[in-house]
Amino acid sequence: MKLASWNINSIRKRYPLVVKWIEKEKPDWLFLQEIKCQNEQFPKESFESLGYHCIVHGQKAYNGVAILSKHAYALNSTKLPTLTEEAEEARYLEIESKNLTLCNLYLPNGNSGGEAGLLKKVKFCQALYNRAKDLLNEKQNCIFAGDFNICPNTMDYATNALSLSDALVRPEIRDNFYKLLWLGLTDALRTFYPTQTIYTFWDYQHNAWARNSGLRIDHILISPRLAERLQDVIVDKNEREKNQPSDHVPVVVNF
DNA sequence: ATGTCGGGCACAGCCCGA
Repeated sequence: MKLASWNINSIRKRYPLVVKWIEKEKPDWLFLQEIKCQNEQFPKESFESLGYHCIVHGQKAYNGVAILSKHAYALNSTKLPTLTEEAEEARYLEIESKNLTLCNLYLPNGNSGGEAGLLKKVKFCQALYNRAKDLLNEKQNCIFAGDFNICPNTMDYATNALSLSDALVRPEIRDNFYKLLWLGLTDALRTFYPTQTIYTFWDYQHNAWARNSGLRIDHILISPRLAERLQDVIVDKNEREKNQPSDHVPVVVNF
């Protein structure tokens, strides 16, 4: 099985790149974040003609998540069960497919809106923790993947790419990532590359790609029995070289 | 180095968010 996650920064702008990527990689599931459109604006036909179901949770202008699935599925939820506030922001999508619970997420960045903006991120993290805890207690095979907007470790961001007060690296934000690991989830990429410098995002500004001034903020966390069956994890940096690319690249897991 | 993008609004550049 192959599952991938990609913050696409507008699906309307980027769907030709996604179609090409799918034709090459043929994932069983592709999680998309920042589709930046309403459900009816999502280019479903492009993917349905390749044999994929499109499960879309969008909104106008910002955020928005979708899952492309090669397999039959059941929709579980378009929001985290314990997240009451911010339910109007399209940042979460959960399905069942092939006896897996697949959770696609796009965390708030946390750098805009002052204290309230940071609190929104913390609340999302807490609701994510609650959901992971429930699924793991049920012994359910599950995958939490998406744009976490968290650099877990110092090795996960380039020198000077972020200030120490940035919401992507603040200790109280990072803690939330570790809490998910302590629950029993595995950071798939780090099982194969424990100390390597690997980024999934390079800002459009300041020549970040050319200088390799990147961040690792897109993650795939998997439950224990799936971790035993991991085959490899790939970050497809080639996509950042394309014309008019997203600022994120796909992260791919095989198991 | 606010020197990049994408979308909204509304039809030209600003504004917001990342």
